[in-house]
Amino acid sequence: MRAHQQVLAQIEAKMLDGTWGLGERLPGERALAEQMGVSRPSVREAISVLEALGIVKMNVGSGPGAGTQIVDRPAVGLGMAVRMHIAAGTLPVADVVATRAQLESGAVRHAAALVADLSPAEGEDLGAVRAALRAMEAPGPLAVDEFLRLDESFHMGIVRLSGNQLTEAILTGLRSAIAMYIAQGAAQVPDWGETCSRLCREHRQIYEAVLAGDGSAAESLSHAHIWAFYAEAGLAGEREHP
Amino acid sequence: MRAHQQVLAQIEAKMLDGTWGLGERLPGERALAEQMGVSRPSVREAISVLEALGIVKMNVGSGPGAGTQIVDRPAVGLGMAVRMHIAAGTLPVADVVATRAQLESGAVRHAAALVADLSPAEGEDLGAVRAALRAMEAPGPLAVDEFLRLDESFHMGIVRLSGNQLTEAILTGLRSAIAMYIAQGAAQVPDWGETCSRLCREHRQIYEAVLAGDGSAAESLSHAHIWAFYAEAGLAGEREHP
DNA sequence: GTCGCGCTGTGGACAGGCCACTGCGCTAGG
DNA sequence: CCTAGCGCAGTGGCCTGTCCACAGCGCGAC
Repeated sequence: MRAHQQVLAQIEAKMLDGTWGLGERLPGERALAEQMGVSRPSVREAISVLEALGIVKMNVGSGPGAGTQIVDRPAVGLGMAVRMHIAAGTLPVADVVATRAQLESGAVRHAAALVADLSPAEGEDLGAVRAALRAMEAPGPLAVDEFLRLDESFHMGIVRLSGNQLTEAILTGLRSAIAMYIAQGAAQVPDWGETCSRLCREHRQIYEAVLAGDGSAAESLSHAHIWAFYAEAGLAGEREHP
Repeated sequence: MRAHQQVLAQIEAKMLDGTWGLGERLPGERALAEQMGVSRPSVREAISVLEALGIVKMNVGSGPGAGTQIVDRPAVGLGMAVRMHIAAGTLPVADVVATRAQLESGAVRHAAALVADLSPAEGEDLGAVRAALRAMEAPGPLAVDEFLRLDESFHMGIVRLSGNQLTEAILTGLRSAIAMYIAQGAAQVPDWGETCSRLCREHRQIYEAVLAGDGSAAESLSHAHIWAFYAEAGLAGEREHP
């Protein structure tokens, strides 16, 4: 096995057995290299991989917060991987769209089922959803990029309510991976003002369904909402469309 | 921006604009370093990240097949990311289970909708599914690891029929990430022989539903099948369970 | 008591070298 | 003329050594 892969395997093992936990600092690169019997560049390769995957964060300097810390940004790695594969040309954007629709509509259904008893943290998520919804419903037309920002708050807020961290991370990653395509697609919609207000109405309906605990309504509304937008933005494949 | 991230960005750009496509070879590390104005270790950091993400494959030697080639193994990166986050302790296995169930049941529904007209390549996938099914139904008890191997062929074969490469990659990645937990869970099932034959019957039902083009039946059967197994193996969270 | 400077530990990066591996082409032998 | 063997060149794999930028902390001067 190659040197940096050995380092990766050892770091994984140390995380698995609890030696290094979330938020803690890894030993310095020099120390790590000596411990694992490899050179510093090899350690750096391994840590670069971990950083790209969203496992660690590297900071220069000294004192608390410096060095390499174990963080938790699962969406970083997933988003990066998806974006790169789109760039490589083998992953159609339409597939990303279909996967998002499937995953998110399920998360919305689940969120509706859980909305009856929320923890305080989840209450905050719900508040963020409501805030995004109100900001979108404010009178006057919204710029595309402003709308997309609020749209993300709304959608991801509901997903967060479902409590599935992996689904949340994947959806965040997918969204970031195709953010460019979404922005392009939204920019070429014939009548943005009309589309925007329709999307807002649909958001309201989804929100109400979730709040009412009506999972299957929330699911189908969400499904239709996502597909309709992508179809209008020219990002949905023909074959995938249900 | 850091040196190796610049390299990543430039490589992504070159893939996006079609300069470097799938299957092609990147310039050598030394040449790449000179082109991009960075040192070779920085180039190696970037390429290591790409390799971990399943974008490229590095090979030593000379001639065709040597050097760094752009490949397409999306599942590699996704699986690695998920496995690492589980190791870091912030991603519950139950979340992986729930995400798998949601994604796969949707894929199965979609596969059923498409089964009427298959391309030759998809016909092969269907053949693989059938072969796995028959092997599982062979008389005599199957060892756990042998069953799991066939189980993977069966499930992933159907997913492949749905034609969504991202869903396929994510599911492959998830499966590899929790393979260890699945094996442990299966090993502690009270009566493996009984469980095994039940799983086989469920497989047969799913297969028949897909072949009949009955998407919603296939979906719900698949959903129940996945959850039942994980519950039995002690991997399903309480809260997620529908 | 407070301000400022330097020390120390951290990652960031580079240069240069050496090794292992692999395929191709040349050359010597049949 | 054909073939088997060897050497060469190009590739990644890895290491050593070095220097730089950055940030906090503590010591010392004021």
